[in-house]
Amino acid sequence: MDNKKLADLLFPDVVNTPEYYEEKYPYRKLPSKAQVTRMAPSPTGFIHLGNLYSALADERIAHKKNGVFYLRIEDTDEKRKVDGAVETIINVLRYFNIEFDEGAGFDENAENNKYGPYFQQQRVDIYHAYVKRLVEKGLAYPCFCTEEELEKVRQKQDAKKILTGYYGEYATCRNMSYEEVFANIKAGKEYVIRLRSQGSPDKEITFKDCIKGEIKLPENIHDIVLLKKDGVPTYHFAHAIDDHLMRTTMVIRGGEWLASVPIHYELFNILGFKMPEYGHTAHLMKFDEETGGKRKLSKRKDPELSLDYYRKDGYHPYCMKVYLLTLLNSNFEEWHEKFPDKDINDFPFSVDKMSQSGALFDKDKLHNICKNELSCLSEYEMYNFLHEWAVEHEPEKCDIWFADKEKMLGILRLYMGIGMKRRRKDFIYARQIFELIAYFFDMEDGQKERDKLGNQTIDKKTVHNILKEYLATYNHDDDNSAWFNKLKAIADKFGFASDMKAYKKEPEKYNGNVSDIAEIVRIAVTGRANTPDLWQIVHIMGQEQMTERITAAIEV
RNA sequence: GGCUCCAUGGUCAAGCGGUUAAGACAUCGCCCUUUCACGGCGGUAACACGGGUUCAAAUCCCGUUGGAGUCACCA
Repeated sequence: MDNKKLADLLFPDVVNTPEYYEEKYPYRKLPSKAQVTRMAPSPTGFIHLGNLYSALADERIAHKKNGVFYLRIEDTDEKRKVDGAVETIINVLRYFNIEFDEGAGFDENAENNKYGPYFQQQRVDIYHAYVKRLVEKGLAYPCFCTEEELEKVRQKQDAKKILTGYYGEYATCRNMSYEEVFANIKAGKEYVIRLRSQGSPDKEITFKDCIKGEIKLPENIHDIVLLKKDGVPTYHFAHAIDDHLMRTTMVIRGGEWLASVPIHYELFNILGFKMPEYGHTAHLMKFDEETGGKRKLSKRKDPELSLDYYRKDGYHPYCMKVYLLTLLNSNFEEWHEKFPDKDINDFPFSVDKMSQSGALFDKDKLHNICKNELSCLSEYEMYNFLHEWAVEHEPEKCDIWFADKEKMLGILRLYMGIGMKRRRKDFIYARQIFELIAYFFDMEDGQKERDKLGNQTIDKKTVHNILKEYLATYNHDDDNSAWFNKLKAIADKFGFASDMKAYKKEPEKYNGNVSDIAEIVRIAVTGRANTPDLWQIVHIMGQEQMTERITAAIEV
């Protein structure tokens, strides 16, 4: 059959040739080892930790050697599109300090937008030019099979226990004559364009994955769909065209794509493109309670792993980045500990240090990292971070919390251990921080704990007497040690050990020790068993508030 | 089911033919500490199983088992 004639019938409107595009998007002039990477999400508006994980890898690889990291939007599936998704993606990544060099979201005429458009919907002319060429060469053809017909074939193949799919003798539209095609089109039948696969079932391809190493896979034999019935390309075809024309050098993507490398291999091959390097990442996993095993993070089942979740609770983006980096490159953690003052972007990120199997997401580890990283901030950095978070996520309480700047700074200094020999590590994320210090602002806060006083080892009456004694002897002008000496005096009076060493020697001789006295006062004042130095707390909140709290505890 | 990848403590992981099998998180204990933390020291805890190859195997090969991914006009 006359392929040229067929191509013209199918694509009468194509004006530009592949050569035109090759020239329009020349090879990038970059330093010798620079890589061009990309993030290519579909605009569903949902980004989870896995996406960030992978985007961070791409970004590091590109920026490590002055390469390019760009954003392309894979909006070829109408059904999944969500409005505003692109803005969300850019904002979220920006929040985590990951910046693109070019791509979607940049001004169309900007210097760094030479390889656009970056929305696949806007690239259909390009795809068509290349498909037309393939049809001319007899490497692609129209297929009029309906979904029902395909489903029937699939069932038949299933029953015979042979490979399912559109290939070989099952590719019924493969050898349709021009006349038939013409008649079908004339009749208004819908069709897709399929690849005429040149692969052989008993040959295999070998390629080097830069994360997983050498991998052997069978050749592709499927006549996969290149253009869907609406003329929009499938992922596979768009990937080949876009990554070639945008001159991507390294494609880091999820392991779910590994199985389709043979398709991409054939596509790049028949198109005459050089393949980029591939790196297929292991997925972040989650422990599944139901099955008792690991599984891939899923959008459906794990809403708590969406990035919004971390934003809402106010995880500091820097901490998230550090955590992700420790997962991404096994030697990062060691490096970061060795050079705590170096910019984490100076870490020599390397693809081959990336993990082969999926890491279980570990919240304990994340929290530990948060504690450590947050303890390195200054009180002003912390103040700003908390303020920004509160404005957005707790607007009503924000005014109360930040009404008195000096008070807040004082609290932060105290809780962060600023001015002490060593920093404290109480802070994990914004919401947790405000829960920790809520008693400074909310009189009701901690009442539950106060109510419990006297229900444990020490009886209620004793507790109340201790608190009364505390109030009676309290002097707001006492310094820290004078104040503590009074606690000791109370201890002695009630048969508690004021000397820890003596207590340890003969614990049975006492009702308890100063630590117990301090705990009682601590809970009465703050509603918490764990807080920094009580004397300082009392001096931040003031005598009045303290008295009120203790009175409330006694009156229970 | 076919194809592919993976397999070291509870978790993340070093390891590249000879190691007392690192380290981090979690956990437990002790010490420091006038209270809470921080910190310091120490403990418990691992090479999935079975065959080879080798003087020597966590490391190389082959099976088994287990886990994961994928088999669309979704990406």
